[in-house]
This record gives sequence, structure tokens and C-alpha cells, in this order.
Amino acid sequence: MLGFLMDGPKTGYEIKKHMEHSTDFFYNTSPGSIYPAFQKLEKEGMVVMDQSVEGGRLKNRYSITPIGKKAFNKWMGKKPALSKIRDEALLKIFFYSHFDREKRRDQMDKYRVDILGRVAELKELKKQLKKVENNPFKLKTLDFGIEYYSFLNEWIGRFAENLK
Amino acid sequence: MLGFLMDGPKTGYEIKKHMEHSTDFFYNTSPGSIYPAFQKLEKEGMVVMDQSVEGGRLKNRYSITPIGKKAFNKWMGKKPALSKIRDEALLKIFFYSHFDREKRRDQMDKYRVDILGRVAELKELKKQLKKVENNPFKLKTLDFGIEYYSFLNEWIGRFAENLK
DNA sequence: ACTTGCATGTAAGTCGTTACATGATTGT
DNA sequence: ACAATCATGTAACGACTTACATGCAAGT
Repeated sequence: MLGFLMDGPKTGYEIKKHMEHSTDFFYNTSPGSIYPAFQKLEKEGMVVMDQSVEGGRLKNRYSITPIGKKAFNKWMGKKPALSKIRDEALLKIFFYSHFDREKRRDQMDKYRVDILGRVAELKELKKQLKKVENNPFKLKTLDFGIEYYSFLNEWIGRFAENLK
Repeated sequence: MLGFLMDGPKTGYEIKKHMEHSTDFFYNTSPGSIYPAFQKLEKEGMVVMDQSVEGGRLKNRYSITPIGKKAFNKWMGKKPALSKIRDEALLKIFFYSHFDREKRRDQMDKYRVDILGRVAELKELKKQLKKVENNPFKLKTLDFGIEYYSFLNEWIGRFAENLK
């Protein structure tokens, strides 16, 4: 959230929209997390709220403070932690010896349909984001998503092939 | 946990060890989760406990019941959900325009050291697992881990290269 | 009239970790 | 003697989701 505020003040709703249009496939957060988080950040002096009415709608728009910027920079400077994969499909494959032989192939094929749907979604998202965003890093992460899900599709494809 | 019990009765400690030697890089669970989970599964009739003393040590060993097997099979039959990537490095890259230009390259290089360490770890794990495990699926998931982290290393490598 | 989107928030519950707490056995 | 490993568990906490609750504005 602090990162998003680095690009300028935003309401919780706006942050949610930004996530949906850029970080959705690797990070997204429900409204039930965003609003309480802003309240907590405000208490800690990381953000300040500006309340206004625009077009008859109440907007609680938050800006990052110097304290918030310091916290953001500290977080940015830390080496990223290696993440686990935590893919449900992998866990199922792990137990495939206890799953009906005839169902394995079908399950993988159906899973691949979803993966390819995600790839198409991300390609469309990139096309849309390109129009409004010229920050190369925000597009780079989308590229990663496209390449990762393509890799996953190919791996599962080869795996399903060997299942025959 | 039900999946692990499909290969035979196990104590919580044994499940933990099995996870460390095979699913660690995509699924692992702390003792603080395993023991309460067994108690819950027992209440639900999914598992039964056999208490014994072996070599002066108390062992609460759990077996899967027909009810548990049914639940496991039902879970196995469901199409796996597409998972999010949730990699901290990706989130940092997303905000790289707000991070010191000179620090970016260094951060990525350090991250890659960890990734390559993980690849080496998984290759060693596979070598060890091959000796005791002839279930092809349990080795296949390890292969995925090796290939995924190699892909990640290459992607980050290309990205870091362009950072110059 | 009705639906979708904008906009904010609370409450309950799930999932999982870390820290704490205990104690025996095995290897050096 | 000491450390590592075996072995089981509880308590506190953190992160996050889903469901609930409200209400206005804009488009069809």
C-alpha cells in the first residue's frame, strides 16, 4: 500500500483498482484488508488522510508521510525472501499414485485450460496497461506473469503427455 | 496430511520429516499446525490414533479411515485452483522506480544467489530421495521445483542485465 | 425500475507461523 | 557433559478472506 501511495495519494478503492489492473496475478487484497490497514498505517504516522466529497461521494484519500517513505525504503532495501511455490496442482501430482489413472490426464488438461486463460488475460491486461502506464517496471512484472504461466503450461503439457 | 497417510500410518513428527524431504519447496507445515490438525481430523473421523511407546518414546501414530480416504479422493478429484505467484521480489521490482538506481542490480544479484542455492538444494534432495523413493510422481514434483527456480534465475538474470 | 459501479467499513472465521513449554534418547 | 534429534503439544499473534452492512451515482 505504501508503494502505491509513492505514485500519489489514493483512496482504498483506488488502490484496489490499481491492484486489479497490475499486480492481481501476484498480489491482491480484499477491501476487508485495505481499509483496516489504512487505519493502522495512519495510527503509526505512515500516512495521512484527506477527507473530501467528490461527485456526491465520500473519499478518504491517503498520502504517504516522510515516516511512511522511510518504512517503504527500508522494506525495499531488504533482500527479497525466496518464496514457496504453493501450487495446488503440484500437491495433487505429488499424490497422483493414489488417484485414478484414467482421471489424471483429464484433470491436467482442464487445469491447462485455466492456465492458458490466465496467459490470455495477462496479455490483454498488458495491452491495456501499456496505454496508461509508461513505467517500465510495472510492465516488466506483467511480462513475468505471462512467461511464468506459459512455462507452467508447457511443463504441465509435457507431464500430461507422459501420463499416457 | 491425509495424502501422506495414504502411504501408511504416521506420527506428526514423521509427516513433518516427509514434508522436509519432498514437498518442502511448495508445501511445508510447522508442528504447531500439524498436531492440532490431527486432533481435528480425529474428531471428524478422518483418522484414528494408535498410541505406543517405541524406544522409550511416546508415539501417536495416525491412520487414515474410510471416511478420510473418501475426503482425500474428493479433494484429489477437484480441479486444482490457479495459484498466485506471491513472490516478494516481483513486488519490489514493481516499485523499482522508487528505489535507488544503484541498489537495484545489487539486490537482484543477491537474490539470484539464493535462487541458485535453492536449485542446488533441490538437486541434492532429488539425489537423496531417489534412493528411498521409487514413486515417479514424488520425484516429478521435485523436477518441477528445479525447473521453476532455474527459470526464475534466468528471468531475473536477464532482468538484472537490462538494469545496467 | 434496475443493475452496475463507486465507496467505505465491520465481524467472524480460516489458516498458518512463532514462541513457548516439556522431556527423553542418541551420538560425540 | 553437551548437543542434536526425537517427540508432542499450547498460546499468542498475524495475515487475510468472506460475508455482512450501508448508501449514492450513472447508465440502460
